[in-house]
Formats: sequence, C-alpha cells, structure tokens
Amino acid sequence: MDSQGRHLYFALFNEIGIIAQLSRAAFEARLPPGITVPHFSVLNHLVRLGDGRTPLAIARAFQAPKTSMTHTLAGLEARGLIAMRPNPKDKRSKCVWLTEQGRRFRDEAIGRLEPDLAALARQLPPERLADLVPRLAEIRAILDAARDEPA
Amino acid sequence: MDSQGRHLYFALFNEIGIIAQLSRAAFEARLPPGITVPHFSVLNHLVRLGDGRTPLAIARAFQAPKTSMTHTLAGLEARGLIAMRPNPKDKRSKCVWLTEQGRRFRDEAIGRLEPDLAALARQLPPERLADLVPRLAEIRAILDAARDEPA
DNA sequence: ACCAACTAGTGCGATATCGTACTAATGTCA
DNA sequence: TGACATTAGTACGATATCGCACTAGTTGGT
Repeated sequence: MDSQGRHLYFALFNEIGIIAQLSRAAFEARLPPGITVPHFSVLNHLVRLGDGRTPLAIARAFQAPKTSMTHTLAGLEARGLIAMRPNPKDKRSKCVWLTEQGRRFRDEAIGRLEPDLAALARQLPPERLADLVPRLAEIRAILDAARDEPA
Repeated sequence: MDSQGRHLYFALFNEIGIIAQLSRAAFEARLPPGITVPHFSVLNHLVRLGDGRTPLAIARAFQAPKTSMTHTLAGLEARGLIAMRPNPKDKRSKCVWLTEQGRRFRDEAIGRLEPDLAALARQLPPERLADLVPRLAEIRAILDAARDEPA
C-alpha cells in the first residue's frame, strides 16, 4: 500500500479518535462530577434493552474488556445506581439490576444533555448523518472480527 | 427531541467510541510495548508536516489538551525518538525535533502496520470510505467549535 | 463420577488522560 | 517603562483503562 492509501486510513481513524475524545468530553461536562460516559452508557443500555444482564454480556455489547466493565459497574454500584445480585443460573456470575435511583438518574442525565443534542441536531440534521451509523457499524464489525484472528 | 432522534446521536457516538477503542487496540498490538497510538501519531505528524513545531501547536493539531501532549512528548523523548530544544523565538517555549531513531522508528512502525492495513483495505476498499473522512471532519469541526462556547 | 479444559468475575499493577494550579516569559496599554 | 493580563510548559493528583493472573464454578469427554 502506498503513502496515499495509507494516509486515508490514518486520517479516518484519526478523525474518529478525535471525535470520540471531543464527544466524550462534551458529554461528561454535562454529567455530575465523577460520572463518566461509560457509566451513563451502561445505565442507558440497561434501560433500553432491559436489566438483569451479566457483566460479561454488557461488556460484549460495548466491545469492552471485562475488567473495564467490572470497574464501571463498581462505580455505578457505589453510587447506588445499580445493584448486583447473584445469578441463580450460574454461581460464578452476577446479574446487574437498575435501582430506582439509577432509572431516575438516567432520565435526568438525558434531560441535561437535551440542549446540547438539540444544538447539535440544528447543525447536523439527523437525515444528514443517518446513513453514517450503519456504515460505521460495518467498520466496527470488521475491526471486531479481526480482533482475535491470527496476525 | 424525542427518543428516536436522541437515539441516532447516541448510536453515532457509540459506534465512533467503539471504533476508536478497537482501532487503537489493534494499532497498539503492532507497536512495541510501551508505544501508544498518540506516540506514533505525533511522530507521523512531524514526519508528514515537518518538525520543529511547539508542543502546543502539536496538541492543537490533535485537539488534545496540552497536558496530555506534555506526557506524550516526555515518553517520546525518554525513548530518544524526539529531541526538545528551546525555542529561539520564545523562551517560554520549546521546539520538537525528530531524531534519526525517531524517523527510523516511524518507518518501521508503518512497515509493521502494513499487513493489517492491507487486510483492512481488502475488506473496506478506499473508495467505499473516501467520502467518510470529510464528513467526519465536519462533525469534528462542529464539536471542536462547540468546545468553549457558553452552555 | 472424575478430571481437564474452560468460563465469570475480580484484585492488582502499569500506564494514559486531563483538570488545576503553578512558574517563567511575553504582550499590551497607558 | 510599569503593571496587569495572557501564554507556554509542567508538576501533581485523581481517575480511567486494561492486561495478567488468580479463584470459584461449570462443562464435557471418558
């Protein structure tokens, strides 16, 4: 591959890395101190797709290492936003349940993000980026599949 | 904004976050231990656009906080890949210069990344994603502009 | 029923990220 | 020129990320 072709991929991942960084910082600026994007994302995930899932299942949904998820869940539990209960089907495992505070927290967080999302939507109308999500998902799937393959 | 509209933006930034994470991990797996993507990116930046820049200029090019850049540059200097010299135009400031090892290191790193890039290019031909880069750059610019604005 | 291979979760350690606060130097404006 | 605001870089501290290695529990083949 020549320098031109290489540069396209570098540029792509560079933009993606910067957007991830900037969007994360913007999100966290609207969340209470100590609450990170992963914290919120997990709450949101559980509200949208249902709670009672295992830590590993949640980690996989975010393509995140399970050790990172342990840490994120510990933070949520310490703040009373989730409760971890033993998994009756597998004694090694646990199930993650939302608490009342957890649900309320997620709703309030979304309320606080609303003005920024609205401002963003004004500059970037949904229809202008709707096709982006499936295309990015395709790239994500390719990278994810390549993860445990031979060199 | 309703739940549907919100979800589109959440999905977008979620995909971007995951891609950033996966691509970063894949990159770093091909770099020597202790060398991170930011390390490589800075070397690559200096080779492509010229060295002798100040730390702050480099930080801005990556939309990164200057404290993070201090840390990244310290790592590169400790490994002998760059040299920091005083800036003759401003005694507060410094200039970052590539060493011979730095240039060689960057070339070798690209060589090690080559097989993965080629494999990626097979699954994601350049023409299928060429339009993605400017569209992401637009999003990046919007987020960057929103950074220091009032709530 | 047994034992080996595997799996879920976590403790630990190394390192990255980045905000705050500081120092030294520069710019500005009267 | 003097005083004040601004800027470049860094030290420091708090926290996030994540690989390795370990424990407890499960599974599958015999």
